[in-house]
Amino acid sequence: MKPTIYDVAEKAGVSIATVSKVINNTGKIGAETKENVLQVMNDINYYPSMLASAMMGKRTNTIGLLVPDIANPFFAELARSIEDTGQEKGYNVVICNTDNNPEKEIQYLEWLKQKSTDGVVIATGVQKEETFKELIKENIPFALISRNLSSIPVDTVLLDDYLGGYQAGAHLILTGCRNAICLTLNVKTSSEKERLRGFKKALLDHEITYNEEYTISCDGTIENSTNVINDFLKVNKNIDAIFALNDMIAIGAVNGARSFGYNIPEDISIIGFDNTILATISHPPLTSIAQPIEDMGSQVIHLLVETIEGKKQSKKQVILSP
Amino acid sequence: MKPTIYDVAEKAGVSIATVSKVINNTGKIGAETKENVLQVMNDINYYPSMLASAMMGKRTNTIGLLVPDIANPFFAELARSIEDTGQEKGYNVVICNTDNNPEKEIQYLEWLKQKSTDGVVIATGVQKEETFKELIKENIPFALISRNLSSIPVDTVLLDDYLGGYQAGAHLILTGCRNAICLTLNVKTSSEKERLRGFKKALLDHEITYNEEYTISCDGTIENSTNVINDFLKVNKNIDAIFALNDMIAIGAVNGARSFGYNIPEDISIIGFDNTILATISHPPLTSIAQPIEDMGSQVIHLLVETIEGKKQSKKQVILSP
DNA sequence: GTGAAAGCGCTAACAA
DNA sequence: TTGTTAGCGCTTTCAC
Repeated sequence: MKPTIYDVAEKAGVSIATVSKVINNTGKIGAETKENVLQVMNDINYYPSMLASAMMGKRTNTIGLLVPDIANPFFAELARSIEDTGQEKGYNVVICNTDNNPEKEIQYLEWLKQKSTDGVVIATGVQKEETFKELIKENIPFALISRNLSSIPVDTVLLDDYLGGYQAGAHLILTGCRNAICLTLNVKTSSEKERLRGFKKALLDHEITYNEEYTISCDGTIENSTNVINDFLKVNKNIDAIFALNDMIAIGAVNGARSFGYNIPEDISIIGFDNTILATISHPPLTSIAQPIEDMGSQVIHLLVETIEGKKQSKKQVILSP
Repeated sequence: MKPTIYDVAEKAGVSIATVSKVINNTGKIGAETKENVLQVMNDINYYPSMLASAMMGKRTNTIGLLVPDIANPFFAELARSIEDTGQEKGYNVVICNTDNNPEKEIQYLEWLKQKSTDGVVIATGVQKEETFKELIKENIPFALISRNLSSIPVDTVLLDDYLGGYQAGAHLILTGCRNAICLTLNVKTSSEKERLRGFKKALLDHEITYNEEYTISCDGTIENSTNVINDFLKVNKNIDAIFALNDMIAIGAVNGARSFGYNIPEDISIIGFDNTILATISHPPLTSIAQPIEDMGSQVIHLLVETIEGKKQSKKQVILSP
């Protein structure tokens, strides 16, 4: 049987209140008593139950992380940074793969609530505003990363997606491309829309007209994006560039273009977004708009933990540059 | 204030015992009463506190996952599978990045214990046998994945690493290589040793002698493995193959060989291990010994959950083929 | 079928 | 400085 605070108290010949005080370093306790209690705790291999202390209103020191898919390197790298910063600050993180499925999101959120998770980081795509309202109503701290919610003030860490999109467009033009297409996801978050908007603006600024039909979408997997691009190239002959809205589908675009017979970058230029490990290992290296993933992860945790620990009331929005 | 079971009881005009029974579907309750209670729970937006029920001896439905680094695609893909299976069975998973650092492992294990985590999956490398003994002593269910512990019977899901190593060796020989080197990690787990053993056996079976000095190690990062390979090739001229013990360092080996001026696979063959997303996107595609990652993840959870839920006493060892 | 009451392990007044 | 005690929200006998 796992020892309890009573066991410690008994063996140390003190009351449980005293033990509690030495555990939490609160109140006043004599150096000797403290020493003794610590000794006993160590002797009988005691560790406090977080469940019990959480029941008394203390934190669970756990935060939830909602991502579409942890196997996607962008989110894996983000999760790493979030977990690192969390651990520094004493929090554990629970991963929740939502596949951008609203039902799974709701389910996870429900679980996290039941477990009295202290807060949640949301990096997931689709989501009804309803869900956020509810979190706010229930007073559950949460922070968004990589997605925007303009209607309600919430803690947010964002990339300047518009600028990123613009950079992608400008880069492609610089390399001489005139007939670019965009490969996006079926489900578009605010981030994707912004990237697209920036991209179009870049073309516009260089007096290149963008054909709206050149915005094609895929489900986000490498296979699907490969096929989509391959199919598209079959019917549209003079494409000379692809702007893929993330690295995963950029790799798909590379595959698709290659299987179509194009050489990269001779026949067609491809630019990705995120600059994950995928971009760095691809050969030739994939040009990709870099997101400061590590920084983003650590910033959300800082924001979130501050509100969890009540050190700040107002909501902040942090915007980082690509 | 978050509603409690008392609020439900009061509004429904019943006792908390009755409410508890409808929540848990235990005991006997009249259809009408049940209906009514359910209605009230819904009305006031009640959800039970897992903390409180866990305190009464119920499970927390949380399991910990110890990995060296979730940003490494192999572990990310594994985590995805583990989380998926966990969620199917009603468990949340807490990620713990240990960096193979024994101190961090201990720390995480301590946290998980304090939080009454139901069990833990260990995919981390270095670890003292001590740690396992303690888990067993404290009666905490745990399962190992991708690493072996021969001295104590524990639930384990393993790849047949020896066979994988053998296959790698055989493949390299088949493609005509005669001077292969092995790129391993500084910290060697049982898996790595087995892979190496299998590899050497393959060479032996083909009457090729393996030079022990051709086993070089790196810290596991792409950068480091790139450098290590580059440096090694500078002084050892006639190497025609590299067996990298995982995909991460295989990519590094590819980079290193390329930066040295070698063409792949013309000048040198490189074979990896794991067959993660890295291998599939590398160009030309990296040959890699495939681990059935998804299957492995789901199997550990099955093993672990069975012991958590007391459905099995004996420890099982599942060995999958590469 | 339903309810009263005794805890689970801990924290935090309040007393002593 | 230390101890007594009343909960936190829930489950679970055991009566009714």
